[in-house]
Parts: sequence; structure tokens; C-alpha cells
Amino acid sequence: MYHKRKTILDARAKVLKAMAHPSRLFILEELEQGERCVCDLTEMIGADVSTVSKHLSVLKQAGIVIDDKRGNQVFYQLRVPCILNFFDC
Amino acid sequence: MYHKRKTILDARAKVLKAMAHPSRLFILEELEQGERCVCDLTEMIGADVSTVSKHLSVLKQAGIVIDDKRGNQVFYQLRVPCILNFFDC
DNA sequence: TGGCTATTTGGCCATAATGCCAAACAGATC
DNA sequence: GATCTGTTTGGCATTATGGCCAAATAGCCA
Repeated sequence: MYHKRKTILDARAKVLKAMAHPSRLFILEELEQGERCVCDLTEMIGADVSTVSKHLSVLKQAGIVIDDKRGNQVFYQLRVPCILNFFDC
Repeated sequence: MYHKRKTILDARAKVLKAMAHPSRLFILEELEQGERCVCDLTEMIGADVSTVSKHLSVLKQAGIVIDDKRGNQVFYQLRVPCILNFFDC
């Protein structure tokens, strides 16, 4: 019953877990509008750059965002734009 | 930017966090089919009853499920049935 | 009441998440 | 090369999570 679905449940839980933080949700909402660099997000959130960078790496590792380095800054964007539809429910 | 939205972001993160566990996702999928008692869910998941009970209380506290005690057993059901649509994305 | 079943709660331990600082790294420019 | 800006990584302290066992609680029935 449960163990047959374990693999897919783990994968989905991983995505939800990555989203389940206010700063990361903010980042996702912001990226819905378009790509943003780490410096912009850091300023908007008001936490340490290293903290924001780690949040972004969590989202990246979960396959939710992708990064693009241009010059000396890194821009992040959503990989799956519909990711936030869910809250309409 | 961020702090104005903090309250709603916290609320949403709380819901996601409650969902972000394979056993709890399993419970939600199971409850999509209809209400289930703790004993049924416990058997399907194969963990200790106390563990499953705590998972259910996490879901309940997040406002995702509601419980209904009948006799000496407790039945849980989804409070918002569309909660899993999100994975179609 | 006593015993049985179903569920919740408390305690404990191991593990993971969060956030800061400091240090490392990368790219641009001089 | 040196330096400046932007980003990531490592380390650490604090706090939260997950799971089991044991104990408490609640409802049923004899």
C-alpha cells in the first residue's frame, strides 16, 4: 500500500519541503514575475547573502529553479512556472 | 517587499511544511478516496500507531484534515479536497 | 468495576534545518 | 598582479523534526 508508492511520495515530499519556507516561497513568487539575481533577492528579503544563496541552492537542488551566470552575477528563474497555482485551491 | 508579505507567506509555508513528508502525502492521497480511521492508515503505512497519530495531528493543526470520533475510533478526512491538484503541474 | 481496543501524549535520541559569520571563489576592471 | 563586487561554501550554535517506546486517555462491553 504505502511502500509501493514510496519512491514517488519521496520525490514529491522533497519538492514540497523545498518550497516550505517563507523566504523560499517569496523567492518563487518573485521569480514568477521574471528572473532575479541573488543580490536583488537578498535586498528584498533582508537576510544575509549567504542565507539567501543557500535557500536558492535548496530550490535548485529540488529542480524548482535554474541558474544562469552572467558576468559576475547569477540569475535564477523558475523551471516550472505553474508551481504556485496550487494556492488557488 | 518581503516583510509586508511575511504573514501570508508564513501561513502558506506552514501548509506546505505539513504536507512535506512521504507518510503525510500518502495519508492525503488516501483521504482523497474517502475518510479513514487511524488504525487503517497505521496498517497501510506500517509505522508505529503513535507515529501515524502524530502525522495526523500535524495535518490537523495545519488545517488540512479534520477528525471525527465515532465510537472508540477516530476518522480523518480532507478539509480541502483539491489539495493534491498541485502535482499535475 | 475490570478488561479490551483505539488513539493520543510525553519522553527520549538521532538527525536535519536555519541563519549568521568568516573564508573561499569567480568575474570584471585597472 | 591587485582590488572590487557578487556569489558560494564551511563551520558552528540553535532549534525543529521523526520515530520509537511507554504511559495516559477514551469508549465499549461484559
